[in-house]
Parts: sequence; C-alpha cells; structure tokens
Amino acid sequence: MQTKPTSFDIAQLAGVSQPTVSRALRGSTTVSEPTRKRIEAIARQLNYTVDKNASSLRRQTTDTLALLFFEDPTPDESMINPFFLSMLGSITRTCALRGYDLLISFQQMSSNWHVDFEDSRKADGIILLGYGDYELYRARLEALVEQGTHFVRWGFSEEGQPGTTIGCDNFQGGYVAGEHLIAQGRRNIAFLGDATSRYPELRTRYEGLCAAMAVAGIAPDPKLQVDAITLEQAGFDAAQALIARGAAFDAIFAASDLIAIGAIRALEAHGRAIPRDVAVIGFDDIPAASLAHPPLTTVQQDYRLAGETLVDALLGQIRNEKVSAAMLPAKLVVRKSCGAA
Amino acid sequence: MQTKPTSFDIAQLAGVSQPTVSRALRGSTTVSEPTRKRIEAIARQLNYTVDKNASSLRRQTTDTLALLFFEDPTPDESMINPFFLSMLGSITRTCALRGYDLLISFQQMSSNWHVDFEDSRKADGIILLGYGDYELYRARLEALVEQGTHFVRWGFSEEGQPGTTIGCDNFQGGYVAGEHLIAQGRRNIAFLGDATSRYPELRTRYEGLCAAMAVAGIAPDPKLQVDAITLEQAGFDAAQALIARGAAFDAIFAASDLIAIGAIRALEAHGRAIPRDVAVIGFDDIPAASLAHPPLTTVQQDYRLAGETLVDALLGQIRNEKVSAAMLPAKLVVRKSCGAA
DNA sequence: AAGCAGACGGCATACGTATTCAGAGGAATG
DNA sequence: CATTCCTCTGAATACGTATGCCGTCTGCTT
Repeated sequence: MQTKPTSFDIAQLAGVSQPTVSRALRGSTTVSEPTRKRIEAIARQLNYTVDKNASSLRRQTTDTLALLFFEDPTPDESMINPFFLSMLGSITRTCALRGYDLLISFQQMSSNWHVDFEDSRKADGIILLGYGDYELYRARLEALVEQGTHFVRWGFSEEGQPGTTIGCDNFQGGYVAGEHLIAQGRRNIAFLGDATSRYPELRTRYEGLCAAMAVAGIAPDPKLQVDAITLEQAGFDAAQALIARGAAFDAIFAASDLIAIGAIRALEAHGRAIPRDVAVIGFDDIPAASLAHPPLTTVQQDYRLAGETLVDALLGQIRNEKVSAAMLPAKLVVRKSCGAA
Repeated sequence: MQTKPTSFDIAQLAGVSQPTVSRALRGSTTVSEPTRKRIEAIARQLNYTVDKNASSLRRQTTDTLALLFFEDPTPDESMINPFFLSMLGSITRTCALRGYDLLISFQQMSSNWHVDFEDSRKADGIILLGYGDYELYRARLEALVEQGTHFVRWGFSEEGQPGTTIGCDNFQGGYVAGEHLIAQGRRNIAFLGDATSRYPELRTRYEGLCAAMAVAGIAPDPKLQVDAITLEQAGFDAAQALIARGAAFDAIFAASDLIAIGAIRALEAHGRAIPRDVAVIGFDDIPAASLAHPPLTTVQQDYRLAGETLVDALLGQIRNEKVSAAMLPAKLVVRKSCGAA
C-alpha cells in the first residue's frame, strides 16, 4: 500500500460518489443495502480507515478523552500514585468500550493544561486525577467551568465546588477502619495523615475514624494525630514523630497504604511488633498492600468502578446530560496487619 | 468565550491575512518582527490555540505517539505488568519534552490495532509494550514493517526480527545475579522462569545465570529450573514444584520480581527462611520489590532510560533516520533477600 | 395518463490550517 | 534613473470527511 486510500478511491471503485461512501460507512443515513455492502467490502479490501483528523475537523468532535495526572511534584518526577495507576487500566478499558481514544499526560500544576486540550480540540473532555491541595487550583477549575470545558475530577467532593467530582466515601472508609480496630480491642488509635483542610479527602478519613471512636465512647486525642502526605517516607517520618511524642497507642490508621507501609518500617525499627503491639490499617489497597509484611489490612477503593464512573460521568457531561457528583463505597479488606483472626 | 477563535479572527484583528498568522505562530518563515509580536500578543489575549485536527490534516502528521500494551490476557484484565507501568511515567514525560502527545491503549493481541493507529492518522508511530510469545505475533509485526508503519518494541532483540527493538541486557542481568549469589557462597541455584524460546527474554536471563555458574565451575542442573511466567501466582506454583522435586537448592534466581515474591511466599509456607536457607534474587525492580519482606534483591531495569530510549528511537524512525536496536544495561540492586551484608 | 411521494444518491460546501506561488514595495547597485 | 534583488505578505488552494440541499427515478395512486 503506497498511499493511504481515501473515500474518493472507494467511491470510484464502487461507482458511487464520495458522500455516499461516507454515509455508507457511518451507517446512519439512507443508503441502499446492496450499495452499502459493496462499499463495505471494498473498504475492507483496501484496508481503508477513516482519517481521524479530517473526520474530527468536519464533525467538530474528536471521540477522544484526555487523562491528566496532576499531583504535587514528587522527588522522582515520574513517580505516580499507585492507586491512580491502578485506575488507569480501568479507564482505558472503559474508554475503549465506549469507542473513545485516550490521551494521557502528566502535568505540573503550573503549566497551562487548561488551554491545551479541549481548546485545541485534542479531546472532547478531561479527566483530572490528583489528590492534593484543592484550593491551590480552584481558580483554574473555575476558569474551566466558565469556559464550558467538559471535565470530571477524582477526589473530594464538596458543596459549591466547580465541576463534577467523583470520589470515594472517605468518611465511611475511615469509619469502618475505626470500627474494625475497636472490635479488635484497640482503644488508642493514632491517625497518620493530614487533618487540616489542605487535603480534604485525608481529613475526612480522620473524621470517619473519630466518628467510629465516638460511638465506642473514645475521645480523639490530638497527640495521636500526625500530619503526613501520601508518600512512604512521610509515613516513616510520621510514625517516628508519633513515637517521639511518647503518647501510648496500640493501633494506627494510615491515610494511605504507602503511609502505612512507611509507618510499619519505622515501628519495627523501634521494636514494636505488628500487629501484636500495634495494629495497622491503610487506605487504597494498592497492589503492594498484599505483598507488604505483614500483609496490610486496608480500606479498598474500587478502582474498577472508579474508572468506569469517571469515564461515564464525563461522557454524560459531553452529551449535555445532567451529571452529578458521585461517592463510591469503600470496603475493608482484612489481612494480617490489623491482628484479626 | 463563546466560540473558539480561529486564525482568521486573529488575522482580522491584526490587520493581516490568515496565512501570515499561521506563519507567525509556527515561527519558521519570514514574518517581520513587529508583525509577529503583534500577532502573538493578540493570540495570547484571545487564548488562541491551533486546532490540532486542522493542523494535522493539513500537515499530514499528528505529533502524537501511540502506546500499546499488549500482553497475554491476565485473569484481571485491567492488570498491567508493574514494570511497564513504571515505564509509563518516563514515556509520557519524554513525549511531553519532545512536543508529542501520547495516546494510550491496551489491546488484546487478537484485535486489529495494526490498522487502527497510524492508518487512521491518529499517531505518527507506535510503541509496543509486551513481554511474551513473540512468534505468535511475528506475522503482524512483519505486516507493520511492510506497510511502512513506524514502531518500536520493548523486549528481546534478535537478529532478523521485524522492526526496531529496545530491550535490556538480559544476559548480563542474569550473569550479575548469578555472580552475586555465587559470591555469597551459594552453589545450588534454581531458576524460576521460562527456559524455552517462548519467552526469549526470560530464557536469556537463564543463560546469563548459567554463564556465571560456568565460570565458577558449576554445571546447570535441569532439575533446578522450573517454568514460570511473570505473575506472582506463577512464582508461588513454581517454587512449590521445585520443592516437590526434592532437589537441594540454596538460592533462587527468579525471572521477575513478581515471581520472586510469589516464590518467597511458597518458601516461607514450607518453613524455609529467606535468606538463611534460600537466597532470592528477582528481576525488574518494581516498586513493590523494596516493600517486600525481606526487601528483594533484584536486577534493576532502568525504566527511565528505557522510556526515553523507546521514544527517541521511534522519533528517529519517524524522521527517517537510521535507528538500530539498543540494549540497555542491567544493574544489581542489593537488598536483604540475597543474604549479603 | 398525470400527478405525487418517497427512496436514493450527487453537488456543493464547510471545517481550520499550512504552503505554494506570485506580487508589491523598498533598498541597493550600476 | 533604471534595473535587480530581497523582504514581506496576500491570494488561492489542498488536506479528507460529513452534511444540507436538491434532483432523479421508481412505483403507486386517482
């Protein structure tokens, strides 16, 4: 095949005009059955494919979604939150099922991605993946909304927030974690993860924990809360700090699996046995959680469902349907680190 | 902004013609300095972005690459080899640096992706990621080459193989692993991973191991080799089989980290202590390797370099440069599982 | 036999950009 | 002052598809 066949080539071979070829292949309109069959056969034989650019240009729509990871810059720039990586599989798969291509990009929060995708008609909509300080980029999201850009966000969903947000029920996740630890007889439960409003999803997990404690008549102790962001090193440091404070604790609820794994390393370095001395529960259920030692009990976010929901919400928005925020259930996965049978 | 501004809008505002706007913004040709400045200012003010589809259609080039994962189907379809996932970061980053967008897709090997990307002008070239039985899709790759499609492949590089292949030096990786185990005083080294030609990269790792053993005067023992593909479960099963054979071994070299982690689970289930009774070395250095218990000594593939090399090789090919296969060095990362100080 | 509806398909054109060709104007040269 | 050359820019057009509009032909009704 020297040169890519066009709809004109097919038209000529089929003895019809180019528009008829277009109509026949797109299915919709009125083309007689025999004509369509003939055109389809020739197209197949020539390995004809519709030119995506010409088609998109003409239809003013791309059948493509863009996936943007934007996180706080990490030491290793190419490191991605493993939980998001797990979602990736589900997102690409859902896109494929819906007949959409997926464009992917990592972004510094400082760059001007908001101009770059829908504006230049590379994609019909954007999926935003990124934990983190929401207020920092609020202005950007508002600009997107104002501009009429289609996008959905994974994360914490709040009243009056620009755009559509899909997230997991962080409160409930924290609650079941707390409930489970208390059922194991633990009373002094520490929390490693941000309790300020900088990372609302982490704070909400804490609030869920506190609610479970309240039900059991346990008052939250500020000394048992240490700030930590999602990385392993942060978990290590936070656990160190917790020990240094000298407050007694017999359980840790970590706001992410990586924090939990880091904390376990620190605890073992200080001679605390897991789960005997300290029960540990994480959050996310990343692939490494089951490989950790001891295998990590954790609150699972359903990444399959998450990916599907994100894509479908975005497609709904593109079709101008009314799309509302959604909160996905969290599920406790019991392994060894919490000391349950 | 109700309607997306076009180059005509800018032309009108700047008092020039549309072609001049195009020239000014693409930089290349001769546009006087003041005119260019004026045009750029107006473009910025209007948030103008070149329409990707129109531009691609006109230039017959997309500035987009496609990344295709195609692996043997796994039980969980959305599971990706973690090593490839690590490469993803580096690939997207390199693409961004080179000014290319990245289209991503998972593929069943049965689908007709070979028609779908460059043919329909979605991308200028394709990156193929997938271990596995090369012969199965040899015909496809040959069709790609014949068609003039630009693509590079990660994997085992062999004489007379269609297309350009970038891979890691599996032989050397196996060699340093063997060398290290022997230096630890281990003599009976088992290999978990395919030794047939179905997975050439795994077989080559075995050959490297054997070479190191030969230098130390150790003959390879077929009873100490068990087939296993890259998954954790395969490692577990393989180690079980190895133990069942009854042959004595004091070390395991696993063809992937997941195999190694699965094997460790099986060994511990049988009361063998790591590394005291059995030293274990894996391959890849996936993120979970350092989190495993004990932390896994492994042969590291440089995923940063790998991603860069893949992208640059592909871009070279697109520019019609002479691109040759490349073999990237492998590096031993010593942790606890091999019993070294 | 005339009229008419409906099914099918062609003509023309638009989508927004990049490039070829040629022309206008000015500077430089003799 | 005429000629040449160069710099800058405009006119025209092509890229490949999708669609609004209209014509034609068949077959049916009255």
